[in-house]
Amino acid sequence: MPRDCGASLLNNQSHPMSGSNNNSTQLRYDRGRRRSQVMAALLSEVFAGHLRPGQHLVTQQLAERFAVSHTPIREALIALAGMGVLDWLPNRGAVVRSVGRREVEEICQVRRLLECAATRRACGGIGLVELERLRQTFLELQQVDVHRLTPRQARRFIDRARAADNALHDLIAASCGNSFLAQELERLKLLFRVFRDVAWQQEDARHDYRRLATEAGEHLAIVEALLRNDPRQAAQAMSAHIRSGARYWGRTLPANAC
Amino acid sequence: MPRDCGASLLNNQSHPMSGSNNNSTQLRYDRGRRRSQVMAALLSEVFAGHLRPGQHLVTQQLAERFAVSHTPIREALIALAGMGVLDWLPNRGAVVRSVGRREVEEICQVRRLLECAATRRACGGIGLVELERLRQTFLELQQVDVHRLTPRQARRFIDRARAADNALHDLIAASCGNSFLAQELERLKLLFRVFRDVAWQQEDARHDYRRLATEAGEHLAIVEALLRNDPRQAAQAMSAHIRSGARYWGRTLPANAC
DNA sequence: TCAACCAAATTTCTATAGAATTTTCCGCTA
DNA sequence: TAGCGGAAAATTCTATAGAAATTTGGTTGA
Repeated sequence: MPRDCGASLLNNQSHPMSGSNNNSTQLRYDRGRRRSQVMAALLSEVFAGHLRPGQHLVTQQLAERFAVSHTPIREALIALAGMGVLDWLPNRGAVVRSVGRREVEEICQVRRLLECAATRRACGGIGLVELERLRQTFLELQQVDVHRLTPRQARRFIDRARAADNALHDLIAASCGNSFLAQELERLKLLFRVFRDVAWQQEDARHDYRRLATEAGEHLAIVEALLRNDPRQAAQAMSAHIRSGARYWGRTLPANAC
Repeated sequence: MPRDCGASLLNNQSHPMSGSNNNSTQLRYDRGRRRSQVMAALLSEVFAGHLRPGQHLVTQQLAERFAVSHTPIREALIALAGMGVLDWLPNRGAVVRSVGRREVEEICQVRRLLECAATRRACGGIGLVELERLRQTFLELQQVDVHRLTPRQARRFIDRARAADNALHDLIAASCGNSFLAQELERLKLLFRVFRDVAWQQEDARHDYRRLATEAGEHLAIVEALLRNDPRQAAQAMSAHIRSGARYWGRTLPANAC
């Protein structure tokens, strides 16, 4: 049984994230969803820089840290390797790949290709009611005065922005008429949501919410082009949005790790 | 021990591929590479239509068929789900997704986007010596009289065509200056190689090698545009090549399964 | 007849042990 | 000192058992 809470403290010294609280209480793993929970946890650690590029991930150590057996850990590593976050070497385990400015730039280029194509194809095929509702939301978000926010308001602001961001990109993916493309975008989006959440967490720590307002404006431009049924402009706006995100994330990440 | 050769015969009735020969002799799984071998085998069965869309894959049955434990089978299924070939339902296992004309068309659209971008970026960055060598190869392949081939010559023809195809696409991916894009292409290529190998196997059975010659011509156009340092033409030729492949594979596959 | 429900069978999921492989480290030799 | 085995340690990989979840099939009651 790896659930020995006493010994796990000993291991915490090599784990920069978890402070004094015990892992097994911190995360409650549902049976059948351990893999994806471990994946999400590892993913954000990689992007937050707590797991360094080139670092060798040992299943037994991770198993103790997460208080599960090494079987679901292994499965999570395999899935992450499939997503390109890790390299997998047969008989030699998983190695963290570099995620610095260069990598963000590269991922954004690919995402821009796919997301612009999806936007172009989705144009005209999305319900006007939903688009109008999103337009209202982005208008409101854009007009929030980010310099006068109580912590409670800031929290709510971040949550609404995150939800609206997800909704728009999901809507486009679902309406692009190509389910394989939608699925590829879904995978990339998982990467980007981790980027975004790590970045916004930092913003929240610095009480700097300008990026959120900027993003609302960019989203608004996309929605309005979609409402005008203008594929060219919509794709253009999406392209600008992703470029903007690339620049921003490029700044928040370490210059070039490894 | 699932290696009971006697009982596995009983199970063969539900396995359309393996004839009278025993699985455990048919495939020798290297330790540490069982997962990828099982993946490749399952992948080609899906594309060949032996595993039907919607079909529920039971790990224990596959374990017996492949004469390995269910652990690497499970890992293979997880990896295939990550590639989008299967759906994975927590606590409920893997379900084969539909791979009919529609899906091939969709995958080809995505591949065309990525591969054309890679071609444009790779243009000018590939060694002229290697390109010239490939040009020679494709010229020779194009000029083969596909109607007068002994079985031995046909086998060699297919092998050379496959090698040259791999070489060109790998070269472009490696030279596009975006390692994430290269990695995405690598993943798609795994899908396409299975398409291709399944299709060529059928061609081989029908002694019809026209597609191979056509493809050599398409590849030649790409290489020549790359040699002329003409990104626009190169991407155009790549686009035509993938469209052509899409049409061809669309014909060889069942109309729309499921 | 049909829905609800329970028990049995099936299947997934996880932990664990041990085999195979890789890595590390130490003594030895040139 | 540098290079070369070779044993020991660490790690991955696979098989297997049993727990948890789902599916199935039949039975009861309205």
